[in-house]
Amino acid sequence: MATNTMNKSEIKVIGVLERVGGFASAQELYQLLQRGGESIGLTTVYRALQSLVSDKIVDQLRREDGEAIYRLCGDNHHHHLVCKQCGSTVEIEGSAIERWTKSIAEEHGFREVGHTAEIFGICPKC
Amino acid sequence: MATNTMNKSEIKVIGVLERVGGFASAQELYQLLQRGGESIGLTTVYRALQSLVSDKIVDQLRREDGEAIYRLCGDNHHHHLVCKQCGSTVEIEGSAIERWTKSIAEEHGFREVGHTAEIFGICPKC
DNA sequence: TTGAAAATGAAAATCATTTTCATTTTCTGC
DNA sequence: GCAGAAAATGAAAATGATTTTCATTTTCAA
Repeated sequence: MATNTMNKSEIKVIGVLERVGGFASAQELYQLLQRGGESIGLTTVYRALQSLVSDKIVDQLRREDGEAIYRLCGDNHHHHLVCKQCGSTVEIEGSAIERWTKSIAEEHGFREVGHTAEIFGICPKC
Repeated sequence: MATNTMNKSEIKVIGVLERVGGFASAQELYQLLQRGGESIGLTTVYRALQSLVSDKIVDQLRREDGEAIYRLCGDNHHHHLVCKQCGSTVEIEGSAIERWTKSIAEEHGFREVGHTAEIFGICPKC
């Protein structure tokens, strides 16, 4: 196996995804790379992401507005409780959801399963 | 309640969604309406869909390529198990999530709580 | 009937993403 | 090293869904 050579751009993109530690869009990753002083073009970011996705190193899904977001596969992620009013967020543990996801997916024969979940409401201060 | 007046365009869009009986994109719905001899503009189709979505009469989600797809809502709040490859979706029951959401929110003193959750993976066929 | 508000849709604008294409970098065999 | 092929790069143009603009038409209540 290991047919895949990893080029410089792909390594840069993986690096920034590690720093982010969760989902980010191509545009966001591009900006972060720029700010970090990396010399890399937007086109190349897109190409690196495509290639990483098809090598199953990166997970791709869609935000509600249709923008694609990416994260390293196998990142164990957390969830957020977000205030609709002031935007403050609380990180929450999600093992319950984790189990729920797994059992539902199994039940329907799905593989390579991931999920998104977010709770929103109005926080005590607001 | 029932603040919502339904205008002609929205009725046309609901009509075509009924005929389709599943998911369709705005562009597809527009084409179907045209072919059905309806006089309606693309802009108006988009506007009608927006309004139906925010009235919770229509469900909106995203195809793998980011295009928005719509269908008439079932009346019960559900979640989706979506295939990353072919886009096929399974409606799933979410009472477990419902309870999880409620308890987390309570724990942190949040009010007016809602949530989003979606499971994605690769379906048995793909 | 009339004037205000809502609805309409063609055309322009937006914005993420992809494609094109000319240039630069990397790799391979000599 | 060295030439030449192959891969990578990125700026600019193209694409395509969706939204906005804005002038016109329709609806509706007084």
